[in-house]
Amino acid sequence: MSRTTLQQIALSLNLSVTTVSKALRSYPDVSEKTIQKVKEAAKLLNYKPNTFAVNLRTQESKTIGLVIPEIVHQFFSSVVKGVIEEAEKNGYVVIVLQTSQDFETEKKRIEFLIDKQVDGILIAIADQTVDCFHLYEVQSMDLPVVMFDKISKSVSCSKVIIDDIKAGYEATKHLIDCGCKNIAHFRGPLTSQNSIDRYLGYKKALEESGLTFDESNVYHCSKMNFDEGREQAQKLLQHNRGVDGIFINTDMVAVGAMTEFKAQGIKIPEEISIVGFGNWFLSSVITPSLTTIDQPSYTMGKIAFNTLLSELTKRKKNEHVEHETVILPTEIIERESTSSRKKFDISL
Amino acid sequence: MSRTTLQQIALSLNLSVTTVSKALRSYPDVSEKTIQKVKEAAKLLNYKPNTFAVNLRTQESKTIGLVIPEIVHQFFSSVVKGVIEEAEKNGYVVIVLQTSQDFETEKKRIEFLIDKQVDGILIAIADQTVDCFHLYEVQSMDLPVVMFDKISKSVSCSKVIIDDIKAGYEATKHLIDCGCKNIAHFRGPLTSQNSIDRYLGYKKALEESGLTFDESNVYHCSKMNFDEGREQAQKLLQHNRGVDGIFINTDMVAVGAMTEFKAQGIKIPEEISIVGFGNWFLSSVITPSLTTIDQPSYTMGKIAFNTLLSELTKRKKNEHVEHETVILPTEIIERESTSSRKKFDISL
DNA sequence: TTTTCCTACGAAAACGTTTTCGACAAAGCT
DNA sequence: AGCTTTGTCGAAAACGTTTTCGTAGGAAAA
Repeated sequence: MSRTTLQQIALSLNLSVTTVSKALRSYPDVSEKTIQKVKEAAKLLNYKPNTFAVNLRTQESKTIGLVIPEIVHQFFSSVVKGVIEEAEKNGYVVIVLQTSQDFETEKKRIEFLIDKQVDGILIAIADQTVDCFHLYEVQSMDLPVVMFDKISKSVSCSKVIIDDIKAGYEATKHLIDCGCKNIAHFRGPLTSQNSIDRYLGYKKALEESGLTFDESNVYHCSKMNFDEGREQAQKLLQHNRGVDGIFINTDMVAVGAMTEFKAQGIKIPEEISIVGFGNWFLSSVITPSLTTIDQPSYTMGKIAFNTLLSELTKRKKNEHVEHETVILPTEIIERESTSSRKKFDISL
Repeated sequence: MSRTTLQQIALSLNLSVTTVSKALRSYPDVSEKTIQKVKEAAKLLNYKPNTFAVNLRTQESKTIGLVIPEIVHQFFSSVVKGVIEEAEKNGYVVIVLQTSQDFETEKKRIEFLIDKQVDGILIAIADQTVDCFHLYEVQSMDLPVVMFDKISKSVSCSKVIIDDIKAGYEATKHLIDCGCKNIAHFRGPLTSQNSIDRYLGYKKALEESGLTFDESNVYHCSKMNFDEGREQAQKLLQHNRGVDGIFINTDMVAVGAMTEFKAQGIKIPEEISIVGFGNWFLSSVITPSLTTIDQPSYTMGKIAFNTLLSELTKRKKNEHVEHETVILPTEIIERESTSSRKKFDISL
C-alpha cells in the first residue's frame, strides 16, 4: 500500500535507480526507448516522487511563507487568494500565517518559517513593526523576501504596492471637487507607511487647493475597526468644527463613522461627505453607498508571488537579482456618500 | 552560512551523531551530563533540525491540507483563521487550497495534497461535489480526513458541523412568531447538504405551525452571491404571491434581495420580513440590519483541526480511532429586518 | 590497426536525520 | 572468582532522491 519508489520501477525493468531517475526527467544521456519504457512503468505503477526525499536532496521545498496581519479581512483574503492561485500554477505551496498586527508575533512567525525551511517569504508587515531585524535575518539566510502593501522603506527588497500618496490626494481632491471646504481625515497608525502616505496625499491636496490644512482636523485610528470609526465620528461631532467632508483611511472605519452620523441624524452627503479606502464589498451595499478608492488586492497577490518566483529562479541560475518596486494603479469609485458637483454641472 | 547539523555538534564535542541526536531528544540511555553539554552546544550553534531530513526519516511532514470552496468569504476565512491558529500551537503547518466550488478542481487539489504528502486533510466540499471517490482514495492511502460545514453523508469520517435543520427551523419559526403567514425560502444548491437541511428545517417549521408549505415559494440559488439575491427577489415580486417573509440561505444573498426590495420601494420589515444565515459582519451594518443565524466559524476551524490532530496522534500510537461528529450550536440574532411580535406584545 | 569519440547505462556518494543493535565498561550479584 | 546487570555510547542502516563520475561498447576518424 506504500508508495512506489524509483527502486521498484528499476527492479521491474531491470534497470538501475539512476537510469530510472534520469529517464523520468528526460536526461539526454538515456535513450529514447528506455525513457518511454520507464515513463510507462511509472504511470502504470502510479509513481509519485517522494517529496521529502526530493526536498532533502535538492535543499528546496517549493514552499513559500505568506505573512499577513489578519486573514479575516477582505483585502488580505483577496491577496491570499491571488498568491495561492499563482503558486498552485507553478507547483508551489504556500503557508499562510497571521501576526494579528503584533510585532512579537511577527518575529515568531518569521522564525517558524525559517525553521520550516521555506524557499522565500511574502510579507505585509504589522502596523506596529518598525525595526526589521527579523527580515534582515531572513535575508542573511539567503532567503528572498518580497514585501507588499504594508512595507518598510528600510528593507532592501522587492515591493508590490500602490501609490498611497496619489490615492490619498485623489480622494481628498474629490471631496474638494464636491464642494467641501473643511475636510477632516481619519488616519491610521503613525508607524504604518500606508497611513503616512495617505495622510501626506490628503495634506498635499488641501494645500494645492488653497484650503488650510489644520492638524486638529486629523483624527487618529489605531485599531482600524468599526467601533473606532464610531468613536472618532463622535469625537469629531463634539469638536463641532463645521467639517463638511472626511477622507477616511479604511472602508471599515468609514462604515463605523457613517453609522454614527446616521444615528445622530446627520445627513450624508448633504451635511457631510465621506470617502473611504479599499473598495470593500461592504461599501457598495450600505446606505448611502460609500465613495472609496479601489485597490487591486487580488492582482497584488498574484504579482507579489510572481516577483518572488522570478527572484527564486534567478537565484537558482546564479543570475544577479535586483530588487524592483511594482506600483499598482488605484481608482476612485464615486458613490452616494459624496455628491459629485460634476453631475450637478451636467444637469444644469 | 549554512545550517548547523548534528554532525557539526558531534564534532565539536567529540561525540557521535547518534548520541547528539539522542541527547537533544533526552533519550534515557544518554547521561544527564552529556545531555546538558549537547543542548548547550546546540543553542550556542543555533541548531535547527533540518525539516527535510526529519520528514524523510519519520515519514511525516507535520503539515495538513485545508480545502475550501473560496477564501474571500467571511465564513471560510474565519475557519481558516481558526485552523491556522490551532495548527501553529501544535507545530503544524497548513496548506490552504480553494476549489472555487468546482468538482474537478476539488479532485485536483486533493491529488496535489497527496503528492505533497500531507499528514491529513480538512475539507469543506464543493456544492457541486456528489461522489466522493477522491476522498475514499485519500483514506485508502491511510490519510485521515475530517469534513466540516459542507459535508457528504456518504463519507465515513469525523465531521464538524452545525444542525442546519434546527437552524432553518428556528429561522422560519422566528418569521412565524413575527406574524408572517406566507413565508418564502431562497435555498441553495440541491446537492449541498447545508441547503437541503435548512430547507427541511424551513418546511418542518411551516408544517408544525399549520401554515401551508408551497413548493413554488422556494427559490433556487446556485451561485449564492449578491446578484443572485437581487434576481430571485425580482422573480419573487413578479410572481406576486403575497409573500410577507423570507428565509434566505445566506446573508450575502439576503443582502442582494434586500437591495432589490429597497430599490422597488418595498418596506422591510413592514411589508416583508427577512432572515438571513451566517451572521456576517455585513448583516449588522446594512439598513435595515439583518436578522440572521449566527454560526461559529472560527471555533469550527479550531475544533476541526483538533479532531484531525487527535486522529493523527491516535494513529501514531496505533490506537483505534473512531469517527465522531461534533455539532456546534447556532443562535438567532434578531435585528431590524424582522419586527419581533414579542416586542410588540410587550409594548401593549 | 589504433585512436578518438559518442552513446547508454550504473555505482556510489550525498542530503541530515532517527533507530536498531551491539559493544564495552563498571557495578552488582552468587 | 565468575556471572549478570546496568549505564553510556557508537556503527551502521535506512528513508528515496539527485548528481557526479566512471565504464563499456560500438562507431567514426586517423
